Amino acid sequence: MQTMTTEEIVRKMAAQGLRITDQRKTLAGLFAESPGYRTPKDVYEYMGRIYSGLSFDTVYRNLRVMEELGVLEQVMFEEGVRFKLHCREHDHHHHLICLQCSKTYPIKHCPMDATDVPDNFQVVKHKFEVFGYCKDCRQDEAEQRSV
Amino acid sequence: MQTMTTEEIVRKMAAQGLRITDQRKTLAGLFAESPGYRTPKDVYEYMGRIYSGLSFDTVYRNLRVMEELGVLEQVMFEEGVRFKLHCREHDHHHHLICLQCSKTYPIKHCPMDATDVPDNFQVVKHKFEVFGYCKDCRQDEAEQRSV
DNA sequence: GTCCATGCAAATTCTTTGCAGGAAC
DNA sequence: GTTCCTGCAAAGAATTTGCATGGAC
Repeated sequence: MQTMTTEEIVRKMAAQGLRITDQRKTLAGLFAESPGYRTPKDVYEYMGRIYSGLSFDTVYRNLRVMEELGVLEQVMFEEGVRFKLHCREHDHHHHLICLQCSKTYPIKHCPMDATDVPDNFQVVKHKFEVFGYCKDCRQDEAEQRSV
Repeated sequence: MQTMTTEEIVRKMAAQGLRITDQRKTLAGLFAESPGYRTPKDVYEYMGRIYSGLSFDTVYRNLRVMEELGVLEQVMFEEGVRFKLHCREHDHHHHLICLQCSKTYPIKHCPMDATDVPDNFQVVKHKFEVFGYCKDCRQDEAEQRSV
């Protein structure tokens, strides 16, 4: 996989003039390890276990900063915003996303290759995501339900 | 195109036991005419021009009701939630969406056909959307910018 | 020592709910 | 007449901002 290491993330943040605090190091580590999308609340709870007296707005601010910096990417789900490590651009791909654990798996195929766009439409960007359950979260056919 | 008429929408709402108020008739008409996605605020402003003393929460409530009923569909954009007429299911397709006027154009091709999903991943749903500028909103190459 | 990051508090924005009067059926 | 719809107000939730202190450099 083409994920960044904690050190690479920290280095990238430092290169942009950000101060490397413990909290930011931990955040970098969290996302370097995270195989999927995380909600701000998720992240806050995780961080809260490590830092007592942590404030939500600081977590939020850091997520925003890391997003603006291009380290994280933000995606809107029905239930709200989520963050994950930004995939490298030179390797364009899409994702299978697990509805249970929100882990992601790359899809090499890009639908734009096979999409017939009328030439009077000027394409700017596209979004392709597949949702379901991964092998670990897979449910019995019987108890399976749509979301 | 396979959009519903105002009458069909009204009939569908009535069939579900909803009372047909002026406001709901207007809403039905608005979405029957709307070629694209609309924000709740959009809708509220439009309705507000017709009904003085209109309250935002009623608009919201009606959008929700119409969504639960299957008349509208809700989509999360980066900027927030939007609504549009629900496309008929028997004719599965995707959309080109104009970033300017938010008008939509159907894409027949469904990327799932060409996507190689590992068989230990249980697919539940997928999302494929293409954003850009339609022929009416198309911008000069010079002043064109990514969003 | 300087300037940024943090926590605290509060402001905004978005969305939802309770309630009483009025409208649809 | 009964039940649902509406507007008003207010509650919740999600997100953002101002400010003083402490920490990174």
